Amino acid sequence: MREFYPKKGRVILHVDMNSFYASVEMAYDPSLKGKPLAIAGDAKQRKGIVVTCSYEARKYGVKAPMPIWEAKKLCPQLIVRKPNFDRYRLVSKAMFDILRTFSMLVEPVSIDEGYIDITHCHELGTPVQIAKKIQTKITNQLDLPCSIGIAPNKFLAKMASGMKKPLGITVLRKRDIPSVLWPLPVIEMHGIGEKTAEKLASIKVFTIKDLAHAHDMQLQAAIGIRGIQLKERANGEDTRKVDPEAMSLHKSVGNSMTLPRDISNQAELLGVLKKLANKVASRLKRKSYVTNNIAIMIRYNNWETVTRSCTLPNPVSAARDVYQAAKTLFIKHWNGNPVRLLGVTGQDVIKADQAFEQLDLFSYEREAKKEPLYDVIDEITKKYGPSSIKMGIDQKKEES
DNA sequence: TCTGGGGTCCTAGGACCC
DNA sequence: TCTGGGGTCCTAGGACCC
Repeated sequence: MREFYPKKGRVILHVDMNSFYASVEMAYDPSLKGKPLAIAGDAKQRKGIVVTCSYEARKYGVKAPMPIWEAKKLCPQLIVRKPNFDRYRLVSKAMFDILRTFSMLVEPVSIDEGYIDITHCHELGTPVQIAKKIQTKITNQLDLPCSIGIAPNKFLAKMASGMKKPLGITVLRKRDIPSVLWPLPVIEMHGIGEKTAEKLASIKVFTIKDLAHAHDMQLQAAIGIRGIQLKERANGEDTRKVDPEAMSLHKSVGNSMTLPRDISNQAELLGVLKKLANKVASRLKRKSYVTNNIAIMIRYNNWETVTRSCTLPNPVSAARDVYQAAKTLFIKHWNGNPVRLLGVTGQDVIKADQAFEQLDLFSYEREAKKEPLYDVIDEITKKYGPSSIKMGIDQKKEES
């Protein structure tokens, strides 16, 4: 086989950890290796959903997200372990550190997958050699399997990494598209789910080839403007860059919880809301974010789900302020029916220092006090009332 | 003893302004 | 004498992904 080594154009890898949570548990407890294993929450707390499962379990048809009882029906000898998210975060960090020993152009996409741009890594070998080195290093150091896709862009690399699992390395060149990509049903495409596939079927688009050749007008009528972009992807075109910063800047920070049982008591629900608000606030502060908008989510016991949000007069990160907004929304919009799930999210979050660049009239106080920015916001709000900062902006506008 | 929890992006409609 | 249209902000919901 000829090595894939273009003189021009990019070389992007997509690294995808195989059944990540289950594999981490197997690395920690080798007696689990080779057995059907599912990672799932506590069924008594109504969190009994398979989050990930080993390939041995998948042979029986077990997959995420499936209730444990259903998984056990398919595979009676299934071993079920609770998730250790802190452990997964640590291992994930170690995995990305390994990737960064090859190239600093690493973009994490989620806890268990990411892209690396190795266009300029000639000295490390050919792309396939580099992929093998990465796979070996991750296996040796972390005892974890991964699959790697090699392609000229992100979309093709992502599609390629999914083609051989576990422990595969797949090259997907532009010229391979008609034979490898196009025969696949359209739902196999990253970005196309059940609903979109149904809509595409209504205009006789069933395979990725159909999509690649579809008429723009028809496509747009069926699934909107996104259709044009998906068609480009189906033709192997994707100019998105590998951006190491992409994941570090959040747009929202939220926590939600399915309650152990349905609750109709307002005081009890507000207690849960407060805990969620505290979690959101502490995560915001840990990452030096402030939020301009608070949203709540209420899922009733009949599965009806509503979200309600409000934009705040000034950015906040204090638990008190997050809770106050969430509580107001909840009392206004809860219809009194039994609740299954509650959620609180800070939407439109920005870095605290950016919030202050926007409010630079307070920069002197900030300098003088040497305090974390969000504390200064809290304090000003406390002292002068919730709309003081907003008023500050408006005055500033009038002056200029 | 059905149906988790963390996100992102897109759309559509209404309010409001000019 | 009665009504256009663009732009922005905000909210709610849906689709999708891991």
